Amino acid sequence: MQPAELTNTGRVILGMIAEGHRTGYAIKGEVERSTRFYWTASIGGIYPELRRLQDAGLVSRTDDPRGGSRRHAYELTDRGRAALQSWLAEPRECEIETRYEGMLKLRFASLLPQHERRGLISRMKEMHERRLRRLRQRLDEGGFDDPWHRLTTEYGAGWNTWARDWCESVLRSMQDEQPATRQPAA
Amino acid sequence: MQPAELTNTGRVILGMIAEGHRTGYAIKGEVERSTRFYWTASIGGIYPELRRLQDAGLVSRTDDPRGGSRRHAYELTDRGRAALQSWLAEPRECEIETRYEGMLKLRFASLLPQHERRGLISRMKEMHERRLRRLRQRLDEGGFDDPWHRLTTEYGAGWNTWARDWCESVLRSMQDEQPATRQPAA
DNA sequence: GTTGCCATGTAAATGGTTACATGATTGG
DNA sequence: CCAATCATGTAACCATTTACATGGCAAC
Repeated sequence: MQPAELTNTGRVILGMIAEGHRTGYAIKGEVERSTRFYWTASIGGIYPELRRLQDAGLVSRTDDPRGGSRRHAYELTDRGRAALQSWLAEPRECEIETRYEGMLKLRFASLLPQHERRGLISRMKEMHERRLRRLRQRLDEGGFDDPWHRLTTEYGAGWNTWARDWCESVLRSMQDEQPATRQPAA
Repeated sequence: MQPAELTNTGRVILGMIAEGHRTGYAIKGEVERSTRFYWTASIGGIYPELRRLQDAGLVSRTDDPRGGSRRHAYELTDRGRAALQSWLAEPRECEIETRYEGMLKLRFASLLPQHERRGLISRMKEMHERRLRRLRQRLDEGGFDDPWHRLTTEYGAGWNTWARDWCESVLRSMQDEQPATRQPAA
């Protein structure tokens, strides 16, 4: 039996189960709350994926009804734990995928009038600020079970701080060079 | 006729054509060389997408053979220019999607032994360094037709510098706490 | 004469997103 | 009693990725 290829969604799910999140709903919530800053993946497909993992023998499912409503609790099997571990320990070169639409627009920003350029960069700055607020809040609240979880949250806060400041400095330098004199087209 | 919905690939292609890249091959090369730091998308589907854009009347194609081999040169039509502009000017809230596998692994790093944790973070650091080298090289070479294109490259360099330093500081703090005494398993 | 680059394309697979659908429990 | 939250699932869509396939040209 080969080491069982995991999909990205599968990896996140295994990790979350290892961390103690036991239901599909709980995993989904935790992913949306906490990994979205370095790992964007809406796992709408969480339930089908849980079933696939079960079929592959990587997780086991127990019925755990809450009152009259069904609920399933998941646990890692030995194979699941092994698969998670071997993914984590893979010494493959690291990569990052980023889709930063604002930055892509900025690249083509010479097609925009100055004030719309400023608007674009302001919106980028605001996004970083929004994210920063949320991350700082999480860090202030504390309650991190795991120091590495906390560390990745700190990374998110640090990165968004840097990026917000970058946007700000770009805005400042634009102001210096071209005062926003709004003149009608010639 | 509605404003013609664009796919992500479509937007990048329109932008690249506006910048003066005229063949599918040239666009593909430029995307791979330069946008990958803030916009990861392998446009294997570039030729089908070019055809879709042509069918939608957003680009026009001219035969432009090189010797005996076919080649097509693309230009924006008025509608294409309008579609590009209206995308760029959209005042929608900005978002970022990131898939940073190393960071995801780091979150679950409590399942790893200390030396593998260090290996993971080192690989993350190396990746940022690799990217930084390439971006610095591009900046040194100069030859930026467009200041905004240059700016986004500077963003890439700045971000990777920050991230590399972050990895380094994490590595340092790990060394302090737990000296890497390599002892055989008990 | 063969390697590497320029250049264009097709086909299949698939992972992920979105929308839809259902229903119980809890608290105000 | 209504809204929010907990909870699970299906179906369709589609954009992107990967692999495959072809061929001219230039340089070494």
